[in-house]
Amino acid sequence: MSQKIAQVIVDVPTMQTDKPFSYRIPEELADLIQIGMRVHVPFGRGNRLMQGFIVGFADEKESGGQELKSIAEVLDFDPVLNREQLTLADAMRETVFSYKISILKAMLPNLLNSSYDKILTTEDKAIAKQYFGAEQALHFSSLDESKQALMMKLHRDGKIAVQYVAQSKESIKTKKRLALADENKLKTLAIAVRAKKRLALQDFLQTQNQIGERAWDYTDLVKLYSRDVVKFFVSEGILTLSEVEVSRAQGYFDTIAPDEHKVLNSEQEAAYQAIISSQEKPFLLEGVTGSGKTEVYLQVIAHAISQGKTAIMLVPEISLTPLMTNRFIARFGEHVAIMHSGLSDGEKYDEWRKIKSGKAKVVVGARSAIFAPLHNIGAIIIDEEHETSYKQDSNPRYHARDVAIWRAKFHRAALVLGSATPSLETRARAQQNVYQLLHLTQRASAQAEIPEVEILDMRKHLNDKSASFSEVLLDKISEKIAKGEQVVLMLNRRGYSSFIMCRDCGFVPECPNCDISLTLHMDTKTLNCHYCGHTTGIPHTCPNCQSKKIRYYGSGTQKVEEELSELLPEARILRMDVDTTKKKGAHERILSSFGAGEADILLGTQMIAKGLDFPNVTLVGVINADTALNLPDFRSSERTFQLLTQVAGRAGRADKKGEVLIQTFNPDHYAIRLAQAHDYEGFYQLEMDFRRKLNYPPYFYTVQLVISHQDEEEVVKKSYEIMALLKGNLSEKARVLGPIPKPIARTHNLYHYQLLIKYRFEKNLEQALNQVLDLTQVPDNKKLRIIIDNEPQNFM
DNA sequence: AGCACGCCGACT
DNA sequence: GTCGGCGTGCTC
Repeated sequence: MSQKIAQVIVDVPTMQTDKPFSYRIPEELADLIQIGMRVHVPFGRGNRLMQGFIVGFADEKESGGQELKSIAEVLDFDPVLNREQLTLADAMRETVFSYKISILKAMLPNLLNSSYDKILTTEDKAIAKQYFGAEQALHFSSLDESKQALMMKLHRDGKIAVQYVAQSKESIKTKKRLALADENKLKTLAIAVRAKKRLALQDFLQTQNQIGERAWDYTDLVKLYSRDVVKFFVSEGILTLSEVEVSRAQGYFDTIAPDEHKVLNSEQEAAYQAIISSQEKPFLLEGVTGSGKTEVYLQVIAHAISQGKTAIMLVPEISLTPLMTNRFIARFGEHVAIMHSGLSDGEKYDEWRKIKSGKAKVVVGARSAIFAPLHNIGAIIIDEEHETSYKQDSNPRYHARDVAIWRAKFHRAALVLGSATPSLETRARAQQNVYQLLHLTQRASAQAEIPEVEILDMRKHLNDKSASFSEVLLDKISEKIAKGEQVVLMLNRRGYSSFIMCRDCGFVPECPNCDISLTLHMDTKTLNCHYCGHTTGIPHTCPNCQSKKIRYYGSGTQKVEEELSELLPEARILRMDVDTTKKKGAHERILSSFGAGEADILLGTQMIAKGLDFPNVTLVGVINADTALNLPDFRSSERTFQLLTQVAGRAGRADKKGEVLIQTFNPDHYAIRLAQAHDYEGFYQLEMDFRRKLNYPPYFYTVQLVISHQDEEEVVKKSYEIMALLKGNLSEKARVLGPIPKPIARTHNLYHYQLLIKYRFEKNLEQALNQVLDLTQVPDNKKLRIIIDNEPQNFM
């Protein structure tokens, strides 16, 4: 009789291990084990325990071969991955050049991924005394590096035994509860008059029981009456103690008032009707800021729920503010689960469990929420569809939009891509009728006018006093503040940050590991590398010429804030950027403080462009519109247009008319001109022209390869080899560009070169790229690192 | 990833 | 001679 064996994907992300391994299922686990469960299995020569996923079962092969190892432990009572997710992972494997295990792990909350450690024990009394102290065993991970090396040595000498452990990090949070078990005994129990506390508790329990309360928190009662008194009631059998699992994110629904459907205007209604009546193809909902896209989303989701279905709502991480999530909670109450990066691992796990158990019907979250284990999905919505944050920029490099398309098809759900400035790819697909285009052209609130946008040519308005602010902008700011109105200033920090330079010799400190100048951080008084994290102090004298004339340059938000407070000493300034919003809740605190009028100026990066709506803001200034224009990326115009259009939409939402002032050195650039005119269609046409002429997306598909090695000559040589390999495998029509050094040619002590493949139809592409991956397996190329990025969004 | 095997140089 | 350095290959 042949016994079933389990196919396991193990947690070793390499090419050679990227396939299922077969394991014997111990008899006692045979009934428990299911596809999609996590297991611990012995792996490799040392039989160290690894986490793996059961992806299938097979009959034992007769081939004999070597003895199979057995599964050591099953980690779940129920599968953590369902069939849909496993099928999805298979599909993703073909377009996302990443290992299966990485894809599977991306679908789960981090808490469900095991951590690995070694436990050290010894028989040697002397060693025990010297290193172990009172401990029976040591955790390898808790030792410092030198101790770890020493222990390895002792292990080799046979003085120390090593045991491998893999541990599921999942720690279920529990709470002790006391329940009333014997009502009669509570009444009849005689307690000595001297035992005041016991009497008090008896009295408390009786009155509580009368109002229908039969269970209490253990800690609460202990706090009120002491542990001994509580224990007495337990030992008498009046109360029973138990542990219940609790969800960490409790009670955040209570404070939000429920909200009703709003009446849709005719355009919104038409869009809504179209979306709920057909699931044939995805929808592109194109609507200017303030046109009420969100209300359409809410009603589409409500419709799905009324059909007994569920929904996913994706928003960019940056706009996942309480303001936004509260709208969903107000509408759908406790049926909402929220997934964002601000949650701790434990909280993310709680939300995940809430979804998995079916308690949550609407999932609102950033990119990874697209993997939410919902059943019977009726609607998937991606807001701000053009945002690049939907593409993950580390492995697995998936695009949430692609996953959404797959899942929508699987569930026959409606898919809505919404944006005021759709990505060219999406807009072009709508043109081709692959997506159905729905337009919202009216601003939902009647009195809101589209703001006047003024472009200021910085070449003509150079200000001696300040590099960042023209006199025109400063005057406008002062004028608004004098009237008691508020100002939002945006600094386009992309590709732009502060640095220091020697005035005498022009020396700029660079990172020793990366070809990039170090960024100045005034709060910590250090120079940091944004790539590898290298940190040094700020030199007082130039390391090159010993001059003392070290100057600070650039316009980081900190720098601009300082400059601004010198120029306008009376203005109260709030700064909002990555540094000031790192802490949990800081984002909201800054916004609510600004909303309450505690500051005159809100100065920030891109993040202020998203979804803030303050009636008293009458001026929005863009300090440097064009820093992103000069980046070596074919999407730089598109990004600039999108950003400016978005910021321009921030002013004039309320009754006071808003003004927008854009400072730029490229006043005639079409991206800036057309953003000024709020002309998306014009921009789309013009940009499509460029893309067609230069064979860029959406006319061509792209794949980027990044080849890295410590030795520059080696990278160049290998890059040419890879280019030749690709050219040999692809058709004449495909173009392979490069190799060229990456814009930042060296980071982490590695040189990076890139190749870009542009193609339309290449049936051999996947196979050719897999060949490239196989190259890294050749011994000669062990130190070569190759990243394959399908449809890259970033070229930095 | 991490461990064993195996092939070389510097030492008791 | 052998201890230990790292390059190479394999993991059900």
